[in-house]
Amino acid sequence: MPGKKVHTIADLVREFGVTARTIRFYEAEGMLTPERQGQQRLYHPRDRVRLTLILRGKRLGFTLAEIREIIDLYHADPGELGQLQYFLDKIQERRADLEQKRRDIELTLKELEEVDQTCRQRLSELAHAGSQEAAE
Amino acid sequence: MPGKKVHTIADLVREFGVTARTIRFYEAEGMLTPERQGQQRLYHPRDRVRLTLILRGKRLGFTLAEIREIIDLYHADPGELGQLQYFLDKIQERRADLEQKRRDIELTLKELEEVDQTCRQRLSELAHAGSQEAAE
DNA sequence: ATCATAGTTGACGTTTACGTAAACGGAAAC
DNA sequence: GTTTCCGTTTACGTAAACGTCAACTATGAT
Repeated sequence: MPGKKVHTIADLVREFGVTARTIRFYEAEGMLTPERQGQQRLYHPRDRVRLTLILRGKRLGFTLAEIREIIDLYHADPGELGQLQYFLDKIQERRADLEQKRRDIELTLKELEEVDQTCRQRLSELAHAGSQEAAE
Repeated sequence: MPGKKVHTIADLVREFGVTARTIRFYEAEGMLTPERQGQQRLYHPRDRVRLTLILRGKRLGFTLAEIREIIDLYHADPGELGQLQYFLDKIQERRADLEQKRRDIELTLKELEEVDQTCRQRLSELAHAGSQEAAE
């Protein structure tokens, strides 16, 4: 299906697991720009890419405003030199943010792993105690 | 300062860069449990740890409800066997979630790195063109 | 005694990101 | 031809996570 040229809103609903309301909301926010055929919307690959980026950003806890900024970075017209430096700064901000998130994730994963170990150990202890009891 | 035994709310405001309103809100949500000395709140190391976890969770885009769940996993009483299996499942959920976030981060970082490269190249081109112009 | 400083307690306001319901349009199925 | 299905528009509703007063209280400094 993703190979198809254009998609209806229901296609996107199925593919991305979001509601039509959400998709239209993103359009109202200027983050999607489907073609119009009469009254209906037709979504092109470009829109699917953008929706992918939006949802990825959401999973990372970015606000729509931040996601918009990030997407804008992708399609930024090089423009003039001052703009370029501005973009590079923005990119650095985002990268720093993402690297912080990465550190947070590593920490949390490490801690959860410890808890997991403790649980499993306790579990095997209980199992052992259970078989002991059964043997008595 | 973090070595001190107890802290006032203003201490936490300074240390964590959040407002007192926020700290009290987290307490109202049952995520902090400061001691009371008369009317004032006194925050113990335990509260600082929890606040750290809360803010880390926020950076990762977890809701307070999710953060509460995660923190609960840390302090989960082993309890009985059924509970243990439940905890292990919960832990797996969280880990899967975090690993998804990690993949999202890697992707975004990679893409931003490309944009960064493109920008820097364009920048050097412009600089070169500029010196060319100056030479003409 | 009073003034400034720090903290507290409601209570209502605000933003973000949608949910939900009503009312309508077009086309396709029966 | 009229249900049925899919989509649209408009508009009000809502939950989460605080912000922002306003009106105290306690405490230490002057």
